[in-house]
Parts: sequence; C-alpha cells; structure tokens
Amino acid sequence: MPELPEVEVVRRSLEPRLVGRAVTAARVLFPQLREPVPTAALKALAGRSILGVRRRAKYLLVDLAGDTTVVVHLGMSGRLTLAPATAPRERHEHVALELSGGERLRLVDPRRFGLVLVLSTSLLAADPHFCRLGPEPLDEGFDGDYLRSVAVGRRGPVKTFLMDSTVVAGVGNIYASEALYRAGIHPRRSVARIAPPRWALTARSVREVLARAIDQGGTTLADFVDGAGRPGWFQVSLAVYDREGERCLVCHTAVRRILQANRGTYYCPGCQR
DNA sequence: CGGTGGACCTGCTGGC
DNA sequence: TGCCAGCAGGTCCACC
Repeated sequence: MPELPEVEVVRRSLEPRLVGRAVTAARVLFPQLREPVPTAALKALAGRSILGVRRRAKYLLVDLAGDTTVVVHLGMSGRLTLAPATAPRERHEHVALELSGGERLRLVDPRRFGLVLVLSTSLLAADPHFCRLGPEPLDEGFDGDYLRSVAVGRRGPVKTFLMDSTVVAGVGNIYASEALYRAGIHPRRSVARIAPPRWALTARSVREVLARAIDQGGTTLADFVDGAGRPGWFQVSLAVYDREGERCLVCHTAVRRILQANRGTYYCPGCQR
C-alpha cells in the first residue's frame, strides 16, 4: 500500500495531533508482524511525551522524550490511525498506543508485512534497517549526477534500480512506473545505457511524481488512508499504473503490463524508449 | 559483488 | 452461485 508519498501523508496528518501528547499505555494485541513486536519496550513508553513525527524512506519515526523513537513501517497493508480511546478493537489491530487526551494510535495490518521497533533516537541511523538506505529523493542532492554515479558498474533494468532502497529511499512499485513514464524511459532499459541528460530527467520525474502524489493525499487503490482515515486522490492522476490495456493519454497506445523481479510494471510502449 | 526469484501473509477479484 | 488461481502498494534472504 504505502510508498513514500503515502507515508508522508500519514506523517503530516498525525504530527499536529500527536506532538505534545503523552503515551499513557501501550497495548500489544497481536505481536506477529515482519519481526515480533517489542512488547516490553512499548510498555516502557508509558508516561513519555511525543516530541515529533518524522519520516525516513517508508518508515514513520515517532520521537519521544528520553532519546526514544518508535519506528513504524506499514508494509503492504498497514494503517496507522487515530481513534477515540473507546473505539472497539478492529480486526487485525496489532498495536495500540493510548494517549493523553483520550485517543489511541493504532496499527492495523492484515497482511502482517508491517514492522514496529523501539530504538534509541540518537542511534537510529546506525540501525540495520536504516544504515544502508539511499538518499531521500525530495532532499537536495538527489539529481541526475547522483543517479549516474550510482549506476556506474551496474547492469540491471532502470525500473528495479529505482526500487532499490540503497539507491534511493522510498520509491516503490507504483511511483517507479509513473516516474519512468514521465521521463519517457522504457522500464527494461539497462542502467548502463542511460545518458546523463536522461538521468537528470529521471531524477526530476521521480521528484515531481512524488511531490504531486503527496499534494493529492497519496494513492488509494484499495485501502490506503491517512492518520485521520481519509483516502488519497492521486489514483486519478496515475498515467500507467494499474491501467493495462487502457490508452495512453498522450499517444493513445495501449498501456502494457510486464513482470520485472516478480512485480507488475506498467508502461506506454509508444512514449517510453 | 549485483541481480533475480521465492518467501512471508491475508483478502479480493476475475474467470471458469 | 461457488471455487480457486492469481495478484496486491514491501522487504529480506538464498542462490546464481
């Protein structure tokens, strides 16, 4: 479900409603996620106040007093939402943090690919989940020169390259397809056969598509919602993703779906070379 | 080393 | 109508 834009949209929706609140209790209802939920560490959060909500790649970082950060990854089907403390438990609700002010922050994740960690804020960057991540695509420095330099000596197709989190953080299956459509580059093109101007175009396309998706509240194909339960609207703006057989809006060629590294890739054979 | 394919899960959809 | 194969927004690891 969530790539960088969706996680950023969740972050923005939660931050003003979380900062300044205190965690009053943690409930671990179903600890089976990608890694077992650290129940004891979550229980130990009681009494601490929330200082901020950040994002790195597709990870949400809830910073608490006392050099402590709760890391949440939404996997494919995770939803992190605020609800009244009295709200009944939902199906697939794994973790809930009760907050001062009578709300509860809860993680619902049917497919269980999500992740919850409790880490020391100051040591976060050294954690194995974070230490190998590439740059944030919306930060300064993510440009054509960077992509070209990382591609030196590599051979694979550009689409899987963009989805490699050590190359750039946060680009997933939807936005890799969409960015390459914008750049007019065929997803199977080898990274060894992309000239500098096209790397610049690729970097720009990635940034633009992510920024627009954030503006539109993310992409809701099935079940994505922000922290307040609101769906996104960027699915209306998707040019190729999930549009197999439909016409390209520019050249009217039928959009094609192929398989790359076992993931569906969508592209326009007319516009992308 | 880098790249691919399968594994991890549940739930929904489309074709028979 | 009902069943089942296939597929889904992510990540990790074994294997070539």
